[in-house]
Amino acid sequence: MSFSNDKAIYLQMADRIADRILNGELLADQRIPSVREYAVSLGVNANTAVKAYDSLAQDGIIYNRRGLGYFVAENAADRIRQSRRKAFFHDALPEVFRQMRLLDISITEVDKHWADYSAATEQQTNNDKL
Amino acid sequence: MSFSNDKAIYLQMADRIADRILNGELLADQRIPSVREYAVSLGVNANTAVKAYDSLAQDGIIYNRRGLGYFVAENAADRIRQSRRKAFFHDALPEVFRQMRLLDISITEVDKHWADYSAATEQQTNNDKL
Amino acid sequence: MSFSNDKAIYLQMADRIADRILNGELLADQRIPSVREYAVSLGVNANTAVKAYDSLAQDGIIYNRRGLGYFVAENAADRIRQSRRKAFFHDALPEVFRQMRLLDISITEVDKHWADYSAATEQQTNNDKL
Amino acid sequence: MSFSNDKAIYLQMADRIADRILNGELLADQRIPSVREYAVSLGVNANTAVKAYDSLAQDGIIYNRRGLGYFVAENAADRIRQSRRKAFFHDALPEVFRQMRLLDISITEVDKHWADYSAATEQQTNNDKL
DNA sequence: GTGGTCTAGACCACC
DNA sequence: GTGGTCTAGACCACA
Repeated sequence: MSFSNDKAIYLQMADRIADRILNGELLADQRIPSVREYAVSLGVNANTAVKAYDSLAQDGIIYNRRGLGYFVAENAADRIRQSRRKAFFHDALPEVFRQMRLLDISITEVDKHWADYSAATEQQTNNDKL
Repeated sequence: MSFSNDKAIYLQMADRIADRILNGELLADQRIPSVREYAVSLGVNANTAVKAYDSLAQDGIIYNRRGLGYFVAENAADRIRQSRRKAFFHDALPEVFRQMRLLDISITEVDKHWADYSAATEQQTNNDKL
Repeated sequence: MSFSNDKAIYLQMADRIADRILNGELLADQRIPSVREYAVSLGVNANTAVKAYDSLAQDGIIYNRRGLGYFVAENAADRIRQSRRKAFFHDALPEVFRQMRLLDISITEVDKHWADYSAATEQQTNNDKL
Repeated sequence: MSFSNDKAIYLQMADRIADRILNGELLADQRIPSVREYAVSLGVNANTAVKAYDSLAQDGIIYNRRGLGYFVAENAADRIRQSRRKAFFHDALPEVFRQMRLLDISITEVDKHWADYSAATEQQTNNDKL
């Protein structure tokens, strides 16, 4: 699991944390890995991990307890969900629709891909459970 | 018509040219604005326009005729469509689906937004015709 | 027969004239095509053809008789041969040798290609005679 | 070590890097000088060095690690060798042969020059070792 | 420290 | 007129 080139690494790191909060892997008031741990686990400079946690803290998604580390905020999942939904419907979807127009891609084609995706992830989820 | 902050200006300029090729405004072997024209028309430094055309030329979307200017390549529209479709189905759509999963957004909700978007742009197109 | 992009068109035009002098197609004191003829025959701006003839005249390879056109100079072939040989042994060959070193290409391999080339052009020459 | 006039400086800079990769001075995943270092070491503006690295990156010969600098790509040497060999046998050699024909230069004469060149560079290599 | 972008202005060869 | 290159200097985000 590596990083994309077209987005700041620290933002990608923050996104991954947020993802894990969203899908329930990390619960409210649960401690998340220390800056150092997280940095080495991803082969990244410590300053970069600091910046990632900083940005999450700034958004009220995690909070710091001095000497103990960072913890998931009470309403973290809700905050993330809210801001992501806004980004999704405000930015991502309109751009996707614009491309569909330009590229002559029908909504039914997208629906079909969604079905495929759903089936695949469903499968994946089941495998994970075993 | 100005520029977004989260992408290099020269890339946005290139994208606009590509968009105009895709939707048929610019046809194969048609001359596109000179570097300087395009630069001043967008209130940008000439070097920035140079970089935009450079990137398009590198992708085989436009070509240069010495002393005459840049022209749309024969298969430009196809090239663009192909690379964009790949990006769409390979990158954009999977990410959209991933967000839908994380955010509990159903495909029917997306379909509805598409209907709204279609109606709106339909309207727009009709207005343009008047 | 079109033009390469990495050399000025007028120089390529001049080279073609020189080639035809070298291989005996154009003889001393023979008239060469008018600037206009040459320009339209190659689909090129007249000024460009003017520049090509200018550069040849500057090198003493052709001369102008007012109202009559351009003619091949007396010692044109010799001049061309001399300057080309210098360029060949001074510039082209050393660079070729340098690339051979870097690319691990042996002289015997080049010899083989020469044999192929000779056979092919021999054939070509015979066909031309028929 | 300065620059030739008949080729863009940034391309000559790129060529030098490529040469050093070809002859093994720069190995895969090795860091190359920073843009600014390379620029000042050659007495050139930083933007020119940027352009040189840009062109190498576009060809997949070097890659960027954010904040760290440029590194030699895994298969860089092969890529360079392949594209140069193609240029050599496709473009350079045929042109050399054409000139040999026009100028009545025999292959044995070229072979002799190669022997001289080989002896000279051999000598050079030995000197370098001392 | 790294590269990336952008501006302003200049000079050039070419068509 | 066209694009191509180069310089000088600036600001920025990123690691």
